[in-house]
Amino acid sequence: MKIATWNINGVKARIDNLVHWLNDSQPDIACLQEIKTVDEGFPRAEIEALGYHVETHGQKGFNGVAILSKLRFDEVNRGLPGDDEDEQARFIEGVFSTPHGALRVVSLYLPNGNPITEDRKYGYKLRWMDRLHRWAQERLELEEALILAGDYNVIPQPIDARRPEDWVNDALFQPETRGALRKLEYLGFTEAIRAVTDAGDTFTFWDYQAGAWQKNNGIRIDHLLMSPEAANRFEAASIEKHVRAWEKPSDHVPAVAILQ
DNA sequence: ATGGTCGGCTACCGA
Repeated sequence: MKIATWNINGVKARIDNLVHWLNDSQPDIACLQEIKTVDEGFPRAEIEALGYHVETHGQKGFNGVAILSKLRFDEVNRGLPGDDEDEQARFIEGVFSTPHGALRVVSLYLPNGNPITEDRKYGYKLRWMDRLHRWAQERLELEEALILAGDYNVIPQPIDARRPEDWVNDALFQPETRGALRKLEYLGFTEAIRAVTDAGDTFTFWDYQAGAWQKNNGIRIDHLLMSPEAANRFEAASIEKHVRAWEKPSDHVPAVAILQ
């Protein structure tokens, strides 16, 4: 069972890349972020033609998440609970039946949070992380295989940046931000990429600007958090870095976990 | 070196 997460930075601009990648990589479940379209604008037919079920939680112009799955959805939930005023489309959950039992998968797009001086940005990010913590605590009580996959907009440690000194004033690398991710993980999650290497140079994002890709000036901000029951089924993880070198790439690349 | 590049959408915002 191959589960991938990929911030595609606009599904309409990335449809050729997305189709190519699905054919090439053959994920069973793909979590997408920043689809940047309303649900009606998602190129559903092209994806369904490849044998995927499609569930989206879209928004006009920015944000928006989706789950593509070769397995039928038993259940779908849209939006992170905990704030009825929050209109931003950043969270979708799908539940699947597998030979090894239920599998619950979330595609999340955690707020960027910059600049850190603005409460509507950085405060929103920290409050969103607190809501995610509360939601995850509740879900873990089910004792199911659960994967929280997505663009967390969090650099967990200095080795997760080529140039950590560039990020000291950035919302992605604040002590409070990193502490909130650590607190979430300490509920009992195992991050798939970190589980296979702690050697660094496992970046998932390279900025379009200033030749970041050419200089390998990247960061690791796309993560797959596995519940104990999912971690028990964990076999392998990888980053599909070659996708960043394609024509008209997203600034993120897919990160993948293989479960039994 | 205080720049630079994208996507979505039409005057800028978000990243």
